[in-house]
Amino acid sequence: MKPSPGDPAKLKEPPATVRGARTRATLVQAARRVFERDGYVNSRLTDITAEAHCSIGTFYTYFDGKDEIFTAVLLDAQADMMHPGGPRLEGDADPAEIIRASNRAYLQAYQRNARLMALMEQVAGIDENFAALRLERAKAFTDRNARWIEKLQDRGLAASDLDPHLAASALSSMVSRMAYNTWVLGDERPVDDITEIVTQIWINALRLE
Amino acid sequence: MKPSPGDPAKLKEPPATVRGARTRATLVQAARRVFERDGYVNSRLTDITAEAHCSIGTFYTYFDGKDEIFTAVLLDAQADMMHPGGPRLEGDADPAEIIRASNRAYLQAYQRNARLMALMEQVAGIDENFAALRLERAKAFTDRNARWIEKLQDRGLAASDLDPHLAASALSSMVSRMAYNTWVLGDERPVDDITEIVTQIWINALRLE
Amino acid sequence: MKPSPGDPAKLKEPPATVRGARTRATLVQAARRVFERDGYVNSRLTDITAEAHCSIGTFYTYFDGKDEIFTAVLLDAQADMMHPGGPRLEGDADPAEIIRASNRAYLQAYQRNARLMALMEQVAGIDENFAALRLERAKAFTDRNARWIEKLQDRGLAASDLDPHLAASALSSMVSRMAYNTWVLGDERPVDDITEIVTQIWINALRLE
Amino acid sequence: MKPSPGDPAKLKEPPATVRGARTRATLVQAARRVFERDGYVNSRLTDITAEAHCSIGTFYTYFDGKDEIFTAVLLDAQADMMHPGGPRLEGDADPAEIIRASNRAYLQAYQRNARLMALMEQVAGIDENFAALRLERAKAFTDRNARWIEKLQDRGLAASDLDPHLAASALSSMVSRMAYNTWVLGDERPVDDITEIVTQIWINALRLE
DNA sequence: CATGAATGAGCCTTCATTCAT
DNA sequence: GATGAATGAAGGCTCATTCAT
Repeated sequence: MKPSPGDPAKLKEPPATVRGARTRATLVQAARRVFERDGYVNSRLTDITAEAHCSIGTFYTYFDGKDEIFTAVLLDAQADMMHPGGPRLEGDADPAEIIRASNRAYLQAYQRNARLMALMEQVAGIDENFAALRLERAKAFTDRNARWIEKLQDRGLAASDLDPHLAASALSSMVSRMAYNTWVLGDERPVDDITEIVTQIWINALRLE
Repeated sequence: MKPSPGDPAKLKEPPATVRGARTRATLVQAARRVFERDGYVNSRLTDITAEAHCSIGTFYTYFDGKDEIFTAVLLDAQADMMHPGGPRLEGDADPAEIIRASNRAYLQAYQRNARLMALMEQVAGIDENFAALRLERAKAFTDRNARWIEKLQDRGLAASDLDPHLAASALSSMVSRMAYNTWVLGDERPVDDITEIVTQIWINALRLE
Repeated sequence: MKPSPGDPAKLKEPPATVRGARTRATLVQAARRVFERDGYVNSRLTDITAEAHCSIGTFYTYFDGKDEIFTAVLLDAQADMMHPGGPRLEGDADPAEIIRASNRAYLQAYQRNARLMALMEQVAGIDENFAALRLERAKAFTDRNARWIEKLQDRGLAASDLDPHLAASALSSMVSRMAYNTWVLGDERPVDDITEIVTQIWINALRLE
Repeated sequence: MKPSPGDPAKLKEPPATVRGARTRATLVQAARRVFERDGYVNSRLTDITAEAHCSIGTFYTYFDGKDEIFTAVLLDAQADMMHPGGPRLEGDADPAEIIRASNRAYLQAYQRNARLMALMEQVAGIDENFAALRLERAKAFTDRNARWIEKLQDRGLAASDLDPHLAASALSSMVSRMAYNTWVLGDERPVDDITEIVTQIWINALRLE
């Protein structure tokens, strides 16, 4: 059985030498550039090796194929993609402000990594293993938001008739889809406008004071 | 220059004979089945002709390639995909009920055509011409909703501090993305739950009443 | 699971047109020439298509790979390889003469098809499916000889203390191995000398008379 | 011109240090295991170095390629392969018993080294230099038997109408081919049965008293 | 109109071999 | 002596596209 992409366990063992590690890193960076430029489907291994100024043989020293290196790109990009992660209740900050701040942080991160996000969506649409990976990550993100909403409800600050999980899921979907429309599909709109409208809807939806 | 897919104008002229029309229709139906089954990227022309029980030569009598027939599939499917189109203000019906009804209609239509919708997303992620087409359609849909929101605001039934266009865009994004998560990515949830939460958020967001 | 070579059932369906059948036949003949010239291991598909004056694409129209066409070569060559099949008791012919005649027939057939026989041995040494095929055919041949020996024993014409099956197996092995040494490994010796010695040993071994 | 494999003269000069000799020996043993496990054709140099727990660079310190190390394996294995070498007339022992004993010794040795024998046959079928080597060794073996038969004929103990060389060749072929069928091709039969039948045929063929 | 054989560019993948460290 | 990263020629296979029948 083919191992599922996205699983770090299946990567080839890391290079033994410093030089090897450098070459591998060069390949991953080159692959990210190529994937972002040409898309996953339209890129060839030779494009990646040309970008990395190495031979195709070298590629196979470190990766077993295109999905292997794509997984590596994803892993490598994780720290970068790590946006604030949604509203966090810090001290007694105004919930509305928390929402605004985290939406802004998310949208800015999305904008910075727009090509990568487009890539993830594309691959999720093609390879079901990556689709599962994508869904799993979205869930983790939504869960955090759901727990935060629940706390607000407990403290009487948010409408209690909303299912926290469904609400978090719907509102998170809204934000990510707006980001996708704007920076992937190219429906150009100022980041501030997007931030304001989604924040407003979050606030209204939860009926914050 | 390669003609843009999705543009009906560039399709080959329609078959002159009845038999030709039938063969062409058979091909389009076969293509839809194959695309929905295997995805756009993973399907080959020979899969389509095999499904249509005709030769590859016949395919080229009617279409110039894979994106040509995909355009034809999309055109052919439009009537089918045509959901009610969002809230419509009919007479003096309760706005909340209109929202609920049109969300339900949309979600049910999405569920019925889930494989096709997945396909459209996939192709939009691969071919920028289809991405443009996809965006354009979403816009038409959003515009209708925006006008409807505007009318509610004019009549004092909805919060007036929301930009009707941005609000319509955000709320429509939310609904379509929830549908995508549920029936394409496989995050199984009852259609009624989805309908309720998105309806609730629409209502709250607009501060109906 | 990979289908076993030598199994006619797994071949691609025969070409629908006369032209196709001709091309396929050309390929099989070309493949036989190439295999006999370069051996199975050292021949490449492009050698075969060059010899057949067609493209590599055409090859894949009719065969799935090298072992596929090798199976076809074997099938095609069967009639040719079909030697008399060992001693046949016809009427009241002298058993010694029957042995001599069938050994001569076998050795001459081997000599004519020496390159093909070498090929079969080579492939049997590499691919265990072909090894099984080879063993099976040898068995069929040996079985016939065993039955014939048994009849001689029943009629009191051959030594009765020999196990007919083992004797047939050993004596057949001797003949085929001598042929192999002579025409495959190149231990040049006149066919008549080989015929005489193996016939003599058959006769002595069975203690005819 | 490529030097002929099998020729000990062309091997790289032996390692100068003790450590070098050990490394080389480890490689040869590893190569034998790998060749016997995967066959000559299907084994790669990296398999051998992995088995020997050394690097590919080290391999090239001692050998020039696959056939080089195969030659070394053969040389290394000679002592091991050395079976009694066929009938030997010792004192006034009963010739029939000598035949039986040496056939048994040969067959047992073959059984013990079956994988190696299979390997030799395989390589002889692929590389003509090894084919020549193989034939040469068989000849040396056959020659000994021929001389022994000649002595029996001189002493009036064996049929004098048989050409001793051809007879030795045919009978030796029979024994080795039976061994091949049994332990290489997998036509399972008890070693005792094989010993008995080939011995019986030797005896009958030579018309020993 | 329908057919399907023929094509070959293009891509993936393997692995023997070299060489700087 | 030992290492293993780097190389790229070589070969396998796919599939969109053409065209003679």
